[in-house]
Formats: sequence, structure tokens, C-alpha cells
Amino acid sequence: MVAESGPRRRTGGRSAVVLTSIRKAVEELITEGGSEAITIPMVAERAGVNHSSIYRRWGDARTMINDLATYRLDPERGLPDTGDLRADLTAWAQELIGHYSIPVNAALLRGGAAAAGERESDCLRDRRAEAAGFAARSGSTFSGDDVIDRVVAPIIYRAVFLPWTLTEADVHTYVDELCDRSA
Amino acid sequence: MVAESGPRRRTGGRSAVVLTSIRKAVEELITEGGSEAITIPMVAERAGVNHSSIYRRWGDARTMINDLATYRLDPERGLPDTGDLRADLTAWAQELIGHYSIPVNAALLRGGAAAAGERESDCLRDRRAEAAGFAARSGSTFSGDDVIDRVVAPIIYRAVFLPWTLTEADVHTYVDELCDRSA
DNA sequence: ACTGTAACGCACAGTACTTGGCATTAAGTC
DNA sequence: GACTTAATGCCAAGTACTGTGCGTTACAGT
Repeated sequence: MVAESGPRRRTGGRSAVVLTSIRKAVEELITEGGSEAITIPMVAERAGVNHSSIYRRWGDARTMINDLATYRLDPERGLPDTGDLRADLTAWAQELIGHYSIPVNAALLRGGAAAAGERESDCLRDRRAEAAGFAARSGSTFSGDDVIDRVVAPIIYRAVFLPWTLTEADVHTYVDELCDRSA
Repeated sequence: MVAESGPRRRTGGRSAVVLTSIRKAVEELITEGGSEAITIPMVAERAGVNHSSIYRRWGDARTMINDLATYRLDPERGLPDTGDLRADLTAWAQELIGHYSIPVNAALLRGGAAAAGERESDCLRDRRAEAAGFAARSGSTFSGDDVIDRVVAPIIYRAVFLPWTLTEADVHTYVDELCDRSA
């Protein structure tokens, strides 16, 4: 998934089918037993794919899961942009909550968390870029870090550690406190 | 580590030495390669302990790591309580930052995150109990959930996903916004 | 000290994962 | 449609992890 130079990649046809099968299998398995219970032979068997194909593509389960987690929310999907910053932020935050309310996405997030802390291993980098985009629209009312601290962090914290409370996250209060800061 | 009824446990002497050795080995290994790269034979070899002792005590690596992560910050250590709630909260938050600034603690936290989402598998439950204690002292100014959302979540988010920015977390602002809410 | 037994070390068997060579299939290009 | 070769499937060997039975050690309580 990372852009590479070199020989022409084959992204369609059979390769695409294999990738789709693998993704489906990983998501099923991760929902059932979490990210740490996944092995490559398990994925291969459920996907109906030979295990050597997976080893060659990713090398190990950790790399595979992190890769699949990173691209689970399409970075090209487009962000809310009605001109009303507060409404757009709220809609965006609610999209995040909806996304991580689905068990498979929360489980993938936990897998990404386990692999985090290293450079180039961050399944939330696209989310931070989106936060920075909103901050830019705010002038200097708040920064990208402020969006992370006050809106993204509470949502992600709940998604990882307290998934059953995720829908109770009070998005409106988060956004209001962010937009109405006296600082 | 979990309190159990039944036959009298042996917590001292050789058992304590074994546990200490295992803890040290796990912390070294997790610092070196993250929580997912750990296997029980690796821990056993480095700790100079037979692997069967580890299998019998925890069963699998995931359970072991989550258990060690849960009790890394002693729940009995005592909390700041000078009478100045704002100062106490600030000191507590700074203690958390100091704790997770140490790479091994952050790595253990990631290991705990990977195992989270299941009941009885939550390495931050003691932190939430502490947050609830502060909330109780505040009367009804803020709740335990508020402390989590506004103070704990930003710190934990950074510790897991952006450890190199953890020390930039603005504890004073977090606490001020929590204590000065107009709501 | 003496006793009961929890916890440990050792050894072995069973299972599962990992890796590479080789043949086959089919995506991308002209 | 023909060609190049990326990607996959198959297989087999090597390696590592998992789990248990049994004897030994030594903690905890008397």
C-alpha cells in the first residue's frame, strides 16, 4: 500500500481478489479474537489463499494488520465542508464514532496501537492530517493539536479501552469547548 | 496478581525472585521489539526461568503482558491530596506523563491496548478509579468521565500513538479547562 | 524443626509457524 | 493476440512454540 518505485505492480484481477479475501478474513478473525490471536496460516485458510502469498506480501502478521488498519477509512473519502466549521467538526467527530463503533474497526485500531510508537507505524496519521485541516480553517482559534487533545483523543481512548461507552462520548461538548476557548 | 480465593499463595522467596526476573525480561523485550514480538520461550530464556513456570502462571503471552501492564503503577501508591484540587489534579496528570514518558511503560500500555476491549482486560482501570476519586472531591463541577475525556485521554493518546510529543501535553490547560467549565 | 503442598525445573511429545525452491497462472503492455 | 514477468499456488524441510506428566525444591503455617 505504501507507494513504491520499481517494477510495475499488478493491482487488479486475481491480486485484487486475493487482497479482498485476505482483508475479509482478517476482519472476521480480529473481530472474533482480537489482533494478537491472528496468525498468517489462519488468515490464509479462511481467505482460501495460500499462506506463502501472505508471507511474501507482508512478511508478518503485525505488519499486515497495521497496513490493513491504516487504510480502513479511505483518506480520499472527502471531509464535511459546509462553511460552518463547528457543524463540520461535529459531523467529522460523529463519523469517527460511527466508524469505531463497529467492532472490527475498533479491533483494528487496537492492533494499530500495539504496533504504534515506531516511526512509520501509525494508523491514525490520516486522522491527524484531517484535524490539521480543520485547524487551518479556524484561523488561529485552535491548532491541530487542540483538535487531537479535545476531540480525537477522547474518542480514540474510548474506542480502545472502553468501546461500550463510545456512543456516550459527548461530541457537541467537545466541539463547543474547542471552538469557544477564551484563550 | 488478581486476588483469588482458594489455597494459600506463595508470594515470597523463590516465587518472588522468579516473578521479578520475568517482569524484568518482559520489560526489556517489550522495549526492544514491542508487545507483539514477545513469546513465552523468549521471556523464559532471558529471565533464566523454565518456560513451563510461565505457561502455568499465565497461560499465554497476552494475559501475561496485560497483567504486568495493569500493575505497573502501584494502585496503593497514594494520590496527591493537599486540599487544592486543581494542584492535585495537575500533579497527578504530571505523574502520568512522567510514567508514560519511560519507553517501557508506554510499550506496556500498547500491549494493554492490544488486549483491551474485552471485559476484565483493562490495564487502565485503576487510573479511572483515581479519576473518579478526584471527581468526587469536586462536588458536581465535573465527573469522572470528564476527567477521562479532558485529561487522561490526551495523555494516553499521545503515549500510545505519539510518544515523542508526550512531554508537550499541556497539563495546566487541560486541568484549567476542566475546573473552569461554565457548565 | 516438621509437614503439606504450591511452585518450580526438566524432558518429551505434539502442534503450529516460517521459509524457500519450483511450477503455474494471469495482469499489464505493446 | 503475443509477450514479459509479477503474483500466486504447491510442497517440503526446518524451526519454534505449546502443553503435560513427573520428580524436586522450598514457602507458609504449626
